[in-house]
Amino acid sequence: MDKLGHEFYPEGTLSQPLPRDPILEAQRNWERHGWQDVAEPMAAITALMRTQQILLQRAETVLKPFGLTFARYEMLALLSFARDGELAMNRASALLQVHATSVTNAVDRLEGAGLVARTKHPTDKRTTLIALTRQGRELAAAATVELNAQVFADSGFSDRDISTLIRIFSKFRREAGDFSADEPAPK
Amino acid sequence: MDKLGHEFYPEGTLSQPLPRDPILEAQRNWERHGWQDVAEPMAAITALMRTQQILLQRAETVLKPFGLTFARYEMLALLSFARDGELAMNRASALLQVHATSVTNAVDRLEGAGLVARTKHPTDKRTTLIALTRQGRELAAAATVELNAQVFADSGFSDRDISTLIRIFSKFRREAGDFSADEPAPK
DNA sequence: TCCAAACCCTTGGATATCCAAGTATATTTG
DNA sequence: CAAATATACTTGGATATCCAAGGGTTTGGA
Repeated sequence: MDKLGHEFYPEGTLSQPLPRDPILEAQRNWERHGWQDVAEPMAAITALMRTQQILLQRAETVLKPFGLTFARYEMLALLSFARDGELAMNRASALLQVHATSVTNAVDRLEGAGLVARTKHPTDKRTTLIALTRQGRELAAAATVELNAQVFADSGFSDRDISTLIRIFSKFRREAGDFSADEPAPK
Repeated sequence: MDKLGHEFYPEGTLSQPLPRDPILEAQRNWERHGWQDVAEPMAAITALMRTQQILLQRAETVLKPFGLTFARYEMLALLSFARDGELAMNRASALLQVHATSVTNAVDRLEGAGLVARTKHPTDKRTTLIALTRQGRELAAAATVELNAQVFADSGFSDRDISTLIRIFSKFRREAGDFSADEPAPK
């Protein structure tokens, strides 16, 4: 579609690079309109959202050949680390930080693909357990290898920036109520 | 719904804080499985995605009383800074970094709400211009006041961290091909 | 004990995003 | 100048997310 673009900028079907950073322009606009005090937070949050979009698209591109989306991959990865490869759906919802309906949706599709199986909880009839099938475990392992190699190994962030991001987001998420434990002091 | 939760952790219908950080646990799992070299990038990217989700939900909560979503708000804000309050749809697509179909979708709804109007481009018949209505301009201004006060003014990041995030994401996005200009050297 | 409240999962509805493909218009090229 | 290519927007299809509401199960207080 694009004359250039795909070879150089493989993130989606968007056009060539813009001559200016649109988020920096938005920041300047905020400052000009008298909102100096929030111009930088606005820019940081907007840039975060755009960065998330780019990274998500990279992951989806890698996972597509496996027939997986990032949401489904996250579910498989979570299960692959669970004791007995089994997890209650409400537990998955809490750990993945998504709505229960999103878990239902993902499990429906994964089950349809033969990658997970639903089981009844032995004592609590309300609860449904999810377990990886052998096929699901193998696919998760293969997909992880590719994600590691194609997305995480060359993330676009320096090692130093990665440590910084982990620190900043960890603090943010704790204050937002995601979790309550204290982090182990960095060595 | 939750016994506790909403007053203290207003981000969605998720349950109480977890005792442990699930992303840190994932990082430990990666390390245990021999992927030490990508465990930190994985954790940083996963945390970024979760942080984006939290911030997006905060923005949506603030915008809901205005009948706006974040995507529609971004379109209104962009138009409010455009020369003559008018912008070609393909330009909006480039500046907002979303697919043309997403712009069509947003403009359909904004037009239905009387907030923007489509106009024909004077010379290029392929192109459609979008313009704010008076109502749209007023709503954008009011929504911005609330977003500034309720999301950006107390973002959950320190001033220092905000500067750091802007720097890291700016570099990342430039290298990802979002834009090509050099940043003005920080004063 | 027993009934209201809480919890677990699912269904249905709304929105946003992307991709593929189609229509119309402009530009480029032979 | 005409044909091929590129661009602009829309439509249709797929997926993910959330919320609201409903049915079944468990828990806890009167």
